[in-house]
Amino acid sequence: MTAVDIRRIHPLNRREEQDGPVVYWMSRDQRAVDNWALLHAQQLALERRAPLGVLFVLAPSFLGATLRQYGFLLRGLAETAQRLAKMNIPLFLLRGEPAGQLCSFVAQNRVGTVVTDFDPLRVKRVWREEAARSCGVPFFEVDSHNIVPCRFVSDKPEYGAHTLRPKLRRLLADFLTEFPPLIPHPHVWPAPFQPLDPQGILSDLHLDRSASELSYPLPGTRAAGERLRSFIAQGLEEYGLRRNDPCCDGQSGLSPWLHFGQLAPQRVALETVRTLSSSPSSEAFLDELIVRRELSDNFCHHNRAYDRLEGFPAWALKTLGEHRHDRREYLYTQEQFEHAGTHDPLWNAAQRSLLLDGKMHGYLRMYWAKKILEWSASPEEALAVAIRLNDRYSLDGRDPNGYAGIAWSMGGVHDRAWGERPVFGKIRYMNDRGCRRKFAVDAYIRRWGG
DNA sequence: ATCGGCTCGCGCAA
DNA sequence: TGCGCGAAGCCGAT
Repeated sequence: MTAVDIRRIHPLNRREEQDGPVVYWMSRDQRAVDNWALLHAQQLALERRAPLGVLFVLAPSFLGATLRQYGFLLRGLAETAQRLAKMNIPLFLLRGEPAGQLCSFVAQNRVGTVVTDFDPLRVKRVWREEAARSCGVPFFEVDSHNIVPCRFVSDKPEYGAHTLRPKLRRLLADFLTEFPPLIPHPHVWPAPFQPLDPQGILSDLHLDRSASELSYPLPGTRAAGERLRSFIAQGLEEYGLRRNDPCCDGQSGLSPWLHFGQLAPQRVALETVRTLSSSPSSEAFLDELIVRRELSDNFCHHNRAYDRLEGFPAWALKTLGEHRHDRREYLYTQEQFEHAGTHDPLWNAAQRSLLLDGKMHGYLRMYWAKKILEWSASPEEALAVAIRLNDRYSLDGRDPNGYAGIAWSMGGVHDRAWGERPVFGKIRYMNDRGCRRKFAVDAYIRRWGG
């Protein structure tokens, strides 16, 4: 019997089965619990009576990640290593070019099989394909991030949430199941290994230190679980009412842990359904958690240009092109945006929340991105600025959610055309009057020191 | 306060 | 081929 649904598993090569330890190359899903890729690796190791190890390769630079994000990653990973050690599973942390490091590790330790997790970002795809080609052992990818596996739910770029939603719904009963436990691994890894020292690694890395570490949220699976419990106990019932008000803490706040895979989306969904199975609030939350998040993976997986203008739909490219030379009422450089130096106190407040808190409220993210489009010299420049700022300061930067959200705001991705106006063309417009109708804009500005 | 128009294209019914 | 409708809206008329 295999613990993991076969539809979650994607072979990345066709190598023959071999003896030797099984390695889980951990990348996106940095947790010891509720992790289908790790569970599948353990299953293979048990069948072969082989040791099981986890490998994490820290790339020297990753899409402009800063100390803020490396700190969250490494401190969370140290907790994951402790949890794994209790199960007789070592976690090895290597540094360097990931595919090369993995292949050396496989050769040195006579590894027989590699399992890895799923990530639709281009750089991860390149690493995975390179490793699967050159390591000389069977190589499996297990989608441990999506509740319904991304490759299985749809084989094309979905037009919008409304086309993906019914496909997810049909399959949810199959996939939204309880996780089996990881068990203490009976076959001990032959060589000694060292505990992970996040502070030492952080001091040693050549990092962009301009975005500092934050005192909150705390990294790691334990802190994620505490936030999940408090959100379900205190925030879920009111979620439908409060989620679009940036002045109150109405969103779940789970995205940093979800992004680093320290918390499984499937765990969040299971606990939500268990607590509040059908209400407008839980429906709205599950739609955000499942449909929109998995739509972002679908977008990045099927659209190689997810972070470039060419990734926008044809009607959006056409209309943005027609308004390329429209006069901009305000025009800012990346530095002005970065330092929250625009004329608009609401925009500046949103940017300051990103700088100081490492996050921005979901509703304001749309306004923030659309104004960057409105006040930049070109759509290309606007897209690059928004992605850079999000990737650099947000704890959930470099996530498919971020790329899809910005492409929605600036490029009509998963959206429709609306009334034509300067600069935007037919891209949906937003202004601060709309915000004022919805929440206490001035209170929000005061809170962020406007 | 509420309503319709703006505008594109998918997916389904016919 | 026609029709309903969509990830968060805006605007002007009533």
